[in-house]
Amino acid sequence: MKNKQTIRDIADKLQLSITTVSLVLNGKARENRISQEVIDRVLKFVKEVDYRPNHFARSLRNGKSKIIAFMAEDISNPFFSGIARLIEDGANNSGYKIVYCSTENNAEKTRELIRTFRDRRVDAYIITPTEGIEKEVEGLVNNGIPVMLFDRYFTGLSTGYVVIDNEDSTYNAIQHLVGQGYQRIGFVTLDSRQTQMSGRYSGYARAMEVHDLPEYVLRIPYGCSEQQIEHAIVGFLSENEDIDSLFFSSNYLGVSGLKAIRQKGLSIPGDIGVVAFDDSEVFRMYTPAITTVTQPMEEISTCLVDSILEQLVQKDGPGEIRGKEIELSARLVVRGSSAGKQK
Amino acid sequence: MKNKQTIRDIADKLQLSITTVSLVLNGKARENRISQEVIDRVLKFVKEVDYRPNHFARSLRNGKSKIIAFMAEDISNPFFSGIARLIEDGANNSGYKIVYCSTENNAEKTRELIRTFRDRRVDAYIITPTEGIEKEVEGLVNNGIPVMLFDRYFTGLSTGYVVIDNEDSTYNAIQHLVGQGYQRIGFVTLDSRQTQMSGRYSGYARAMEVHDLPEYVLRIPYGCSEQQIEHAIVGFLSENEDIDSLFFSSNYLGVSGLKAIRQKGLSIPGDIGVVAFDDSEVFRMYTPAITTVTQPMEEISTCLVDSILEQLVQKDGPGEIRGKEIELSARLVVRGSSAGKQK
DNA sequence: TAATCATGCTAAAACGTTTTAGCATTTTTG
DNA sequence: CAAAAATGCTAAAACGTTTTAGCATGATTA
Repeated sequence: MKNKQTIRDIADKLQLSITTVSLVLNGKARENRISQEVIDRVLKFVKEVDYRPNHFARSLRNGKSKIIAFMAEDISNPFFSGIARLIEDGANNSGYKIVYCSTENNAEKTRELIRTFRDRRVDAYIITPTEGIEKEVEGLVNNGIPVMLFDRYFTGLSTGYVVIDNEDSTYNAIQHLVGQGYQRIGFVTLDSRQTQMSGRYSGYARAMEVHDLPEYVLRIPYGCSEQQIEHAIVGFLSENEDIDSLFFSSNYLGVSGLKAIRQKGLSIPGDIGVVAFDDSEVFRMYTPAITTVTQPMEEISTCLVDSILEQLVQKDGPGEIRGKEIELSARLVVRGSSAGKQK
Repeated sequence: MKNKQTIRDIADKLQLSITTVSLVLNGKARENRISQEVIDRVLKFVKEVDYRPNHFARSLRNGKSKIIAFMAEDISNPFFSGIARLIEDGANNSGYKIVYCSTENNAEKTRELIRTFRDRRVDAYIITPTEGIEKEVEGLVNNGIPVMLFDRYFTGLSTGYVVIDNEDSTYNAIQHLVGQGYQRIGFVTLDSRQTQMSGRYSGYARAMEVHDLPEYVLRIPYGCSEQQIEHAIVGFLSENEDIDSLFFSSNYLGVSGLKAIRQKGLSIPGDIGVVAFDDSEVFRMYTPAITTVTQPMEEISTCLVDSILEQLVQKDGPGEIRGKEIELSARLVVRGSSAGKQK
């Protein structure tokens, strides 16, 4: 019942050396002048008895785990679980499995996770990096381990990454609000110096400058609960009663923002216009539907997997590996929530 | 730079045998009469040079991968990604990593996935089983590999599982609708003989019988797109104009159902009452908020991880391992969508 | 005082692969 | 026809652990 077949058993049964069997199984038979007759015999028998090589032995020998680590900020966030779903098949098809983890944007936790992954000789990493783990990521790159960052990246490091043109897409979104007649536009973001957040802020600030409008910015610290976020936004709205629209720089800020708006008794889009970064079912189904800056999830995923797999094969060859640096465009999906102010 | 330390290096530097070092590192020093002095010396040195054992060698020797497979129907479904998030830390804290995959409820794909996981000697499995993989799951159990099923299970197999009392919780939900004055209650479900779906149907059927009300059932085949589901529900409503409320037996059926209701121009809860199985942000934020049968995600996750870890330690000891068979209660969260019919 | 036991450690096998170097043959070459 | 080259395969080392069996040495027992 138990599949206790080893390559030695195969070799014995076929009256061959394990070297020969191994060479055949790894497709290195031809280049090692194994006769076609033997090749066929091995392949046939192996299929017959359904021999499956031991991954541990293989890994021990060649140092490869055939595992890719997917380190998201929070795997239960629809943006990240969506990406997780999309990178899965590509990896599997190339013989890789994916281990996931949630960093919670906590540098200490992330460091520890990278450490345990390195212990297990994980072959490659797809990471939404946290502030403060530059050293660790650099360590990976310096050791020739393929890395792709996404959602944000480290400007100082030459890793591959896939990000969105945060500044332009936010700028466009704000332009849209202005075009709809909104003049007092609040910007709700996380208190973070990470590239994606600073990019989004830049887009907002640029738009405000172009139109000579005042900035209203709320920066929410990391690690706040939903309630705390909602409370902060309610406070923000109370202190700035002239605000006529809000831009939320992430999906969960947007959700809490909608609750806050509801709590204040404001109506969308008449009293207050709304645009959120990242799309989600909630925004599509909300009444009114929420205008969003929608990231191209499929494209992001494809780029991530493709570049990782590419690096993985490069690694076997000579020369440096090099992750692609990709910036994709987000799409403004206009819905009812930014339809214009009450007259 | 590279951590090329092996246990042999440690042994050499300390003038000890690798046996001794290994015993100390595995906490088996005392029982093997290694002196305290040597223990301390090893521990101190190992910490100093930050020696990290090679997982492959260890796994090859003891046959353990320290990996748990999480096989969900679809990792991007908020219910499953929520569970994924919640089981993560428990596993990590015990030294396990989690590989995930999405079965898409496709038996062939699931079989292939289990196969590749077995090749990698994954230590344990948490699975939402697909119809048709009984044999494979049985194979795992028979080989003494810890398995926990969830969301549904195989009645014929003695695996551990964590499920919801689908029948009672659905019965209660329907009772609630009746109590609110709804009389023509439609039941939208998947065309599946899996336990969770048949349980939910039983609850509905029982309630209908108790109240002597007619059944209106729509069974949607697996693998339909969102559009197809929406279309099917629109058709269902058109053919049964007297329906005054709908129960959706999963979250994504519910979402498509809401779209269908909107398309038909019906208003909730006046024209039509709504209850959905599984909670999600969409249902909480919808206008009106949707009444849901809410599963205790934390409890499900804790039960899954705890029972898996328990089996994992039992495996080292003598005797049979045995996964817990757990049925948890779901909570009816009443919201506006079932507030009652128009007079 | 010889036999037994406890103490503290280690040699070596085993886990199952991949890969390097090389050994007989046979074939080609000059 | 001898030397060189090609052919077809294999022995053995290596990867880095864990664990079994056992070896000295000194202490205890009878």
